[in-house]
Amino acid sequence: MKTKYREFLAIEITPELEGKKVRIAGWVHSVRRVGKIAFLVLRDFTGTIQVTFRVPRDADDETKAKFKELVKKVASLSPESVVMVEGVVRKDPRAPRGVEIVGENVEVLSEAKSPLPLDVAGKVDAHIDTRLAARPIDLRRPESQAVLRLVSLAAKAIRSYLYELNFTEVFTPKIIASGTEGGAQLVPVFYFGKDAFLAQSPQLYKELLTSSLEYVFEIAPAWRHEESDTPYHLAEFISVDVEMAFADYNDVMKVLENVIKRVTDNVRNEGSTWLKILNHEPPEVTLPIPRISYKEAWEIIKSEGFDIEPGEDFGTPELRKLAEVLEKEGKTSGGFFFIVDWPADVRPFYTKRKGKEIIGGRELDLSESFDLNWRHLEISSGSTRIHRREELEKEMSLRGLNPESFEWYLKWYDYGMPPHAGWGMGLQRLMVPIAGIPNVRLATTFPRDMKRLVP
RNA sequence: GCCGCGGUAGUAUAGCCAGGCCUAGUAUGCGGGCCUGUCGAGCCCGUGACCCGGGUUCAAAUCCCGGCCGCGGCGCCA
Repeated sequence: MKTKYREFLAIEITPELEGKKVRIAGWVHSVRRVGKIAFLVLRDFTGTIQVTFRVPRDADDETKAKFKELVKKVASLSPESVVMVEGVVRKDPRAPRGVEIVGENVEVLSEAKSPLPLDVAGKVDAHIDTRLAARPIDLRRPESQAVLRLVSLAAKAIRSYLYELNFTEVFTPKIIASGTEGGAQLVPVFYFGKDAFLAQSPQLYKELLTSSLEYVFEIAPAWRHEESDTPYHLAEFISVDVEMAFADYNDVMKVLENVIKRVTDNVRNEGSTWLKILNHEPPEVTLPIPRISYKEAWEIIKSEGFDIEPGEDFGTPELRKLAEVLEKEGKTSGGFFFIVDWPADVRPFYTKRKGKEIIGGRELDLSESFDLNWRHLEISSGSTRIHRREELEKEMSLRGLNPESFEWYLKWYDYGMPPHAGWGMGLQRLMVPIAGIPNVRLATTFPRDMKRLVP
């Protein structure tokens, strides 16, 4: 798109434009001066283009003097300054992309101070802490930008698939009166003099919406004030939530595995430029993604020598080992696998029960629930939900929650709530295998964690 | 919250265990110089740092104590 400041983007400068006078704008990626020539590499969000400034050999003295000044001016530009450049496109095999712009004029729109907080041109790697502290500038680095590009492509793939299935994208309130689930710590806010909280999940609202829009999804932030200081936790993360009327957990697992498939395929197709920069290939996902029951998983973990009680949730070392065993036996799809039928006790109150089973010599109440893991990392979890009020109240009481404080939610179960099921997925966690990043913060524009509130 | 490791120029690192040879090395950056095709340009000159406080010692970047900060692991969770 042509704007006041530029007629072309860096990537659009091609040999076919030979001889055309163009105006472009962007950042000073680098300047190299070789004798009387100055090479300016200009960068925008599409890439880089070299602009060459030189004194023409066969020109009059006045022109020569003008260009001599220009070369000097270009050579003195500080890296990351914002400039607008005018010049003529020239096909030249000596130029990095076989084409360059012979510069005729430079206007500095914004001068960058020196030194920079980190090396944008990327000769010296910075630590993640340095990068996040200087995130606006870190994101100018192609590697950093590539990750956010892939996040965007992933979100696009999720949306397009769910729209195809007739899901409605919804937006639920993010300021709420009470917690939806036990456990996770809520982030308090002041709300017109009342105590309120930031939503830790759209769970209850998306469930209520299945009684009208039926198939709904949301991609939005969620907040958890947990004491979780790891590469996989954020105080504010992007949650992909799906909820479906007249469906059970097997139905929504199918939706989920197709979402994963669509994301990996779409990222591979449309994101090759960014994957190449990151030197990464997303996992090859074939459907169906293998399912393993909690019982089977528990038995594998137990047989690997872990001291674990029947009905206990799995810890990270246990999940690492389980994933290792399953991968060795080819029982994952590109590292993805489902663990289904969890003990009801370790799942939230709205999870539908499934009957009893003997595990490790103990009789346990199971539930119609699942986790989707990529190796040891929990990417998503979901379940068939309870759609009867009495059962919900019972489950709340069992978990020490007071049904009265959920009356605003429960009362609508008296007026025709369909059977439904759904899941929630951490978008940044999904990006760990998709973009090959070691830390979910890198898939976040400006991450919020226990220690970071700015930038 | 617990455990482990760490904090040296703008960035990334060497030095620390075995205190003195550190006037703290290197890369990159930055300032200047040479060079009319660089493309991680090259060469020359210059520039800039031991997290904070206390202690041990003739002597501390180095050893000890406390604090602050960071990274990783665990727990908890998406």
